[in-house]
Amino acid sequence: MDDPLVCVVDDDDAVRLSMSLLIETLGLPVQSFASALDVLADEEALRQAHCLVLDVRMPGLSGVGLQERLSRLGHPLPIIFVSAHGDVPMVARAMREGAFDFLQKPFNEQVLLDRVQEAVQFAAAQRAARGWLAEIQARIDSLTARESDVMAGMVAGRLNKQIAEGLGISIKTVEQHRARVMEKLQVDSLAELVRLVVGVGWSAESKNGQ
Amino acid sequence: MDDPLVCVVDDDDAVRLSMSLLIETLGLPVQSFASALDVLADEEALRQAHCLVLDVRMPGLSGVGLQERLSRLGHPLPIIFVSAHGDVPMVARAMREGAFDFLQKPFNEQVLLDRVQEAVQFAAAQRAARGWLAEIQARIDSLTARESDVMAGMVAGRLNKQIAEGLGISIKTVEQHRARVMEKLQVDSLAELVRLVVGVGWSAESKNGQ
DNA sequence: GCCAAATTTAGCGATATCACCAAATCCGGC
DNA sequence: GCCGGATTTGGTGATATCGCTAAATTTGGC
Repeated sequence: MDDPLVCVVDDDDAVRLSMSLLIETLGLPVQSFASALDVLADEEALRQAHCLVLDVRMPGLSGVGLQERLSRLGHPLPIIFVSAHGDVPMVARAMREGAFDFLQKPFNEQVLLDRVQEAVQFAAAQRAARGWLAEIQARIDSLTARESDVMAGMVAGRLNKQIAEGLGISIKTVEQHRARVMEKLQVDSLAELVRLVVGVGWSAESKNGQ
Repeated sequence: MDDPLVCVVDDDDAVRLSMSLLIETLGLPVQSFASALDVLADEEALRQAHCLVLDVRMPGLSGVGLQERLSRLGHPLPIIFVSAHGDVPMVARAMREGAFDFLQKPFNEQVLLDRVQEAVQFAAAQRAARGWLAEIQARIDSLTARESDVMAGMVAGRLNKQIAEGLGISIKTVEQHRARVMEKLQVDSLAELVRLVVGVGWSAESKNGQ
């Protein structure tokens, strides 16, 4: 369910086919699309996709348009643009927006293969990291409101006494919550907790204030 | 000593002058160079530089060549390329290597100004972050070998007893070092220490092993 | 209204940490 | 050989944390 998939998008049937065949020589599964909208419609493919090989100029939604849509969906996916009509501003814009590369047709086949391989590798690493963050985030989300409050105090380096004072509750209660936080986060030291929590980009803006 | 400086590099005197004058309308100090090598030779300018406006095609060292040199020197500096002869592979390469933008001549003056302003702002933020990291790193470097060992244990979440056991010393010694670590790092809680230390990308590869 | 979960508080004993103190030893440089 | 910093160990008392158990109260949903 997490196999790398390469999606090729080009409105030219011949080009699409030849690129697909070429990339398949890497041993990677390839799915091809005739338009950018077809890609957006295929959620399954988007989930599996580790790399997008995208023609810039296409009828309907352009390659750059698709890039923008995906970006807005918070769907970080390495995109390799391929174009015969690329001009400087277009390339610069695409790259600024995070494109993985921009190749000009006719391109060297080996270059495309190399870039695709790099992109897939990059995406795989990115997915692994994302999965780990999601796991941690899930643990944090499993905390109750009060437990979150206490965790904030712990990460801030406050003593139980100070946390209790800040929340207007007794030290014993804080101890109780503290123990449950450690349990739910599956850590057995404050240091581990802090590393976990700062690792997911936590700061103190979830839903607590004290 | 940390004033933003914009460096303009172009072998064409007229272009160099007009770009310099244009950028100066932003109220930023500008220094212009006729060749890439001149920039590399001016260490003072490189220190002050918050942004490089660089012609790609120049006799001697090219703009891309300069970018590569600076990159190898570990000198992260936002570079805005300006070129009349930009082709797709060149732009893609420059952007992949971290260029801030790539503008084609003749360019819209306002676009250049906007990008320069963004780049300077970016560089300023980057410098601030770098300065902070350097400050923390200096504190960590001021630790003695043994103190570093103990700090590693603290960040790893080990108890003083375990650290002592691992290092083959008494708990009392660990407590002593621990106190000095907190003092030197200027923190007053373990949580703060961990945040500081993981913030500088520390992991356990400095010079300790236990 | 009842049930389940969340929140709250408590006691107790074992451990750990903290903040002082003082001092012996070791090692490299002048 | 002497000096200073680094490393080491010890004492003592106050505080804090940990792990366990137990239970009262509140809250929200069926």
